[in-house]
Amino acid sequence: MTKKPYHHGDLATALLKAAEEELSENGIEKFSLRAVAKRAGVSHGAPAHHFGDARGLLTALTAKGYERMLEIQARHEAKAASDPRSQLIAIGLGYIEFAMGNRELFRLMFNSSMLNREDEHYTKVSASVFEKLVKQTEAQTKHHPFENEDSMIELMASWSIVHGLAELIVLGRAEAPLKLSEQSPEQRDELIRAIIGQVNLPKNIARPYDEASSKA
Amino acid sequence: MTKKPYHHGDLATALLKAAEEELSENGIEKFSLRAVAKRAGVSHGAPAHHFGDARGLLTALTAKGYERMLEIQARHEAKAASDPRSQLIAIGLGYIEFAMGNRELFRLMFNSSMLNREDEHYTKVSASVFEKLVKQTEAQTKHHPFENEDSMIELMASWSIVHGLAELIVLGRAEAPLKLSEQSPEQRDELIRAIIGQVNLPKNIARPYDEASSKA
DNA sequence: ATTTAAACTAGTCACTGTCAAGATAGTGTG
DNA sequence: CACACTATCTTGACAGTGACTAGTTTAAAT
Repeated sequence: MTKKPYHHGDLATALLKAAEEELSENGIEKFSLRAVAKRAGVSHGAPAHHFGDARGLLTALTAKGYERMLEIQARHEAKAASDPRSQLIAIGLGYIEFAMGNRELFRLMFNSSMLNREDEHYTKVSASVFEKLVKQTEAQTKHHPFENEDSMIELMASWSIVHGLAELIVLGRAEAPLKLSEQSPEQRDELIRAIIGQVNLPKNIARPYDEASSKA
Repeated sequence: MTKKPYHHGDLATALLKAAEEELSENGIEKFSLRAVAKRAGVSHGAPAHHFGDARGLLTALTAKGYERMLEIQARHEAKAASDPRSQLIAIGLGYIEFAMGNRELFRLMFNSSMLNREDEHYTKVSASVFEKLVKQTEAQTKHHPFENEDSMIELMASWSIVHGLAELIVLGRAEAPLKLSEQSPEQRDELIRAIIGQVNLPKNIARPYDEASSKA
């Protein structure tokens, strides 16, 4: 995938590594192409040859992020029960675990306009993440979301609650309510599962605050 | 609230207005303090006197955003039925309506590290939005979220799905699935209501994909 | 009328991303 | 082996940025 450069050895991947380090240390707002070049030990003009401009480098980094997210989701899918609902929650957990472990990269991936969203590789890997959600929703609802509005509503509800919780955690808004930093990884996962499980809830699972329920 | 400046007349508010225009036209990534000053017709050093630095100006703008969000939420609350669930959905609709009408400002409010989150006014108004959610959740669950974990889980689920959907819409990720731009405002609201209504769903409301349900 | 201080301007600094021109060094062809 | 070729990388320049400082204008206070 990465061609061997002549001088440095493998500057392209070295730059990606340096960029990710800079990103997670300083955040996207203070991201500087020159600082990345410096960290990789090359001149400030070197990155242009491999990535064109800052946009190009950040887009490549973003694509790597989606690939990593896919891997984490796959791990969670493999560990979870095979019924559609468990699988749906599994990919949600993976999504959020990735976000927590790659805060600034997650912000870059979803919230930055400093990306070239026409980029072929980016388009492909980001579509893969969405495709996974489409497939699992289809398994859950027994309809294809793009051919059935109720199914699409379920899909968007799933995506929204997972993406929203990921954002709130990454932005630090969930710390006061949930005290995630004080919890063990297991407790943390259980809490997240409980929250994102509030959507797509089969009605035969008891919920705490329902008063006397009428019949179905 | 705004002191009358001597020379310009009211530069502080003029700068805020210019800043918001710049923001919505160019996005936060291309935001420039000098461009704001230029638009307001003053020298590039003028803003410093009123807002200190770029952070200060953006923080003030953000606070204004929260105030506007609160107003929109209040409008939706007034229009909605008085039961807790309707009120909860109403503030969610307001949250999302604000996001759609103020895309770049919404991104700034939640996703930027270019804010002074210690700022007094900012802290106050952003806490007000959260407080509204706490109160409505308490009404819904009959417990105070900070004293009852299940109630807090409901709160975070509500916030997550609303914030997540707002983000996905603002970022353009919801357009392909939902085609919001092709819908009338009424259809749009109905769709959003259907999505965020997937959370906090009383179990006596029939949902499309439940198979034969067991008893509660 | 004179002082005082707020409001604003203008110049400078270090830093940014991008571009163009040049230097360097592996690859391929004779 | 010699030589041209070309990708890689360096260097210097440019306009633009936010922040700082010194100085200017002008309203308010005395």
